[in-house]
Amino acid sequence: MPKISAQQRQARRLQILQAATRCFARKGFHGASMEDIVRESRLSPGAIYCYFRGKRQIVAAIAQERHSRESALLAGLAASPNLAEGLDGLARSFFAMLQDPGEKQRRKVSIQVWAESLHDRHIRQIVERGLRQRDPLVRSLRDGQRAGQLPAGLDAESLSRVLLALLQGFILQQAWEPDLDAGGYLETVTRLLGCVIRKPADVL
Amino acid sequence: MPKISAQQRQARRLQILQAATRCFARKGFHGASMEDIVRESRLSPGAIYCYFRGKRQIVAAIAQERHSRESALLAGLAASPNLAEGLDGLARSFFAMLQDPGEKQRRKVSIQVWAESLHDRHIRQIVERGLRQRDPLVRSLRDGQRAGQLPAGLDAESLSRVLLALLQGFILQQAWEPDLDAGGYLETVTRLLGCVIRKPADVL
Amino acid sequence: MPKISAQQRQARRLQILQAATRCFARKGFHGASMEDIVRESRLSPGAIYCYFRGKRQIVAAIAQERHSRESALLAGLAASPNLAEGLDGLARSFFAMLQDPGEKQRRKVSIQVWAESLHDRHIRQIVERGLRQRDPLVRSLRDGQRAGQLPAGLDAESLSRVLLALLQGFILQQAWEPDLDAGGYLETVTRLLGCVIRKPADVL
Amino acid sequence: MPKISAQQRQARRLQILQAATRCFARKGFHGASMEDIVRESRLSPGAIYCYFRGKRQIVAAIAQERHSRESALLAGLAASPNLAEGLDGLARSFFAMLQDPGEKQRRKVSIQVWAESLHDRHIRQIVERGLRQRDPLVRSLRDGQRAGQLPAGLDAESLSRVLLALLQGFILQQAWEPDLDAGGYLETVTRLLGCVIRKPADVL
DNA sequence: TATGAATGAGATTTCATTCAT
DNA sequence: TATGAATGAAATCTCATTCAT
Repeated sequence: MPKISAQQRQARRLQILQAATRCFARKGFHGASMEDIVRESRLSPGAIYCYFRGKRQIVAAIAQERHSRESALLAGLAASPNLAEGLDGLARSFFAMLQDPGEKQRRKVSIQVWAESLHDRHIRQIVERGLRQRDPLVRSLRDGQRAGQLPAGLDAESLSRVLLALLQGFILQQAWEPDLDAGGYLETVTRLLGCVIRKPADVL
Repeated sequence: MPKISAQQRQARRLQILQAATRCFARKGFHGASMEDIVRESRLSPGAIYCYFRGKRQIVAAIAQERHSRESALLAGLAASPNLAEGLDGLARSFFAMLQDPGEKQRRKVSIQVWAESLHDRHIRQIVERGLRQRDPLVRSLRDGQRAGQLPAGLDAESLSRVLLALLQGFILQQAWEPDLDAGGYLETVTRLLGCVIRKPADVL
Repeated sequence: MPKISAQQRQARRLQILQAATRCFARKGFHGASMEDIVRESRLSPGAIYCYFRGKRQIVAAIAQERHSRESALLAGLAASPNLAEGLDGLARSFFAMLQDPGEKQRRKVSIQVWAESLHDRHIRQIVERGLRQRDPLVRSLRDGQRAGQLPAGLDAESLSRVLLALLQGFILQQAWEPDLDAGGYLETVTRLLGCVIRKPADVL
Repeated sequence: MPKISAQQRQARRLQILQAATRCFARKGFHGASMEDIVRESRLSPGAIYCYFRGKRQIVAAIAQERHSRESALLAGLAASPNLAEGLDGLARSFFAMLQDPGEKQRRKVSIQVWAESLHDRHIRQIVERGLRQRDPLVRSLRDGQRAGQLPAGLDAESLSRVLLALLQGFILQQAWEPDLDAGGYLETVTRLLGCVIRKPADVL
């Protein structure tokens, strides 16, 4: 018989995660102290420890949330019936992401998750789970090859890595230069990929 | 009047930076303590402070060295007389990098530099200086367009970002999966770019 | 106007004290947290504060209960019409104590009360009240001397301390070694005291 | 090549342990904070952690030192050629202990070690090592029995416990009442034991 | 220059207690 | 009375840095 509802509890959790995200974006995982998060969340130290075992758990929760979101982008590409449409979908997701006001901060946090994953086991596992989203993408590309939408000579594995790199590189560059020309980037990517991807219509 | 020669001094500096790189690769900038670096370098705390103002300066020196190296890759591409050859040069540099035994650690450090640059002014400046290496690349691409090696419709700015992203994404993925198929990646990238880049011979 | 009967209130108090005793025996006064006691008592923090001002009051209440029990042992010795019988009574009380299933835990708590009394005023007062039970014992011993049951040369004050020490030392040793030979200990004590205590019959 | 000699290091260690002993005697293991010890030792927090891993290690070191001292008392009794002389030796050690100005505090600490040993594994081991000093005492008593200095009917094991209890009880009572009549206590104990112990001369 | 013991600000976390419900 | 989420003071410990030698 909890005093607060599961919904309220979830809201508090979110409140903490959002405050932490702001702090981490501003100062980094290590530069931001628990006290910073306490201040930013307008809670007390104790309250935060009611929701998270410690700072690492907060970082992990944020890493989780980050990679869920990014996996979703790739998953969308993989789930699409044909590659050309999938890329369009990716484009749309991209722009949706750009319009989200909090996304700027979250991108910074993503990059820190990458760095942290290199020496923190727990974070590493979370990131690896995200990376496994590349598998369905590879399968999807192979399907595309069989359907003649993609040249048979291309290595699907490597192509999936290229696509992922294009996403990762963009996240990185936009963190440094928030005003970069996202539309141009996307168009260029589309054009490059257009050389190798044939629309279903073209195949017929 | 230095008690030791400039050469000796330089050697000590390098000894510290190499020890620090190993520590940072293993535990991250924040996870590695000065004590770790002291132990790894087989020096004393005081000695290290004779060569660096503090931990941040060590991080900065390493960031500097990192970005010098990465800029060199891009610079090579930019400096090349024609794009196709430049890409080949990039490929060769890539493999040279892979063969360097210490590079595995350094790649991890690079990613941490990216993360650190998001909230550390000093590191940020170093990274930005590195990013400016994209400018000659853009000019080089525009030259290529004028020479007809590249379709006029392509946005050189965006293409340069794509090339950079392909480099960054590769560094990241290789940090997570050291045994990924670098050759396949490079081939796929070459093939994609081959669609838009015409060799000088073809132009004639 | 209490909402629950005095009887119910007393029962709740006991429930808390018993839970606290278990916790304290297991982890010590300081190692056991209020949360431990809350869990063990199956109540809520708030509920406990309805019955006790705070943790210190719980400790004090337990100390009180402890010293009441131990004083009773000495008091029994003092109250006895002659020393020999009194010692027999003490023996019986000893064994009664040993059979009590919860006593093992309580002995541990007693020792912690001793430690706590050394720097906590409140606990100290409780312990001192218990120590005053030695006074009637001294009087009883002096009566025994006058009655010829005890050599006149013995210092009653010191003998009372010896008797108390034998009790305290036993509690301590049994806390460390629960299976020590209590019967043997008692017999040896009796034999030693037998040298100086004459039974009334012998006096006549 | 340490900057300070082993002797200086030992001195610092002692400085910390003495400061800690004063704090612990005053406020108890848990009531005394590291800050208290820092202040009392006139060192810095960091300096203390150069010598001890943490507070528990300080407590353990003090427990060790305590039990070494107490074991020595028993060991002296055991090592003595005959029991009567051994008891005299114990008496002398007792008084030596009483004259030591710092001993008052240390006795308080001993009692806290007893309490702590009931739930701290490490401290428990230290105390148990101390308790094993009873073994040589038992052997010594059995030797005494064979030599006719002690009645054969007495249980040496139990008698050793009685002797230990007399020591423990005295420590406890003197912690509460520093001015108790130690001489009287000792005389009474000697008299009681005199009933069962025959001097070698008497045996002849 | 080099040493390494020492510094002390500051970080994370705990937990006795409170109070709105 | 009872609940339990929340409080916040305080505790332990770390670690970048300093400075007497």
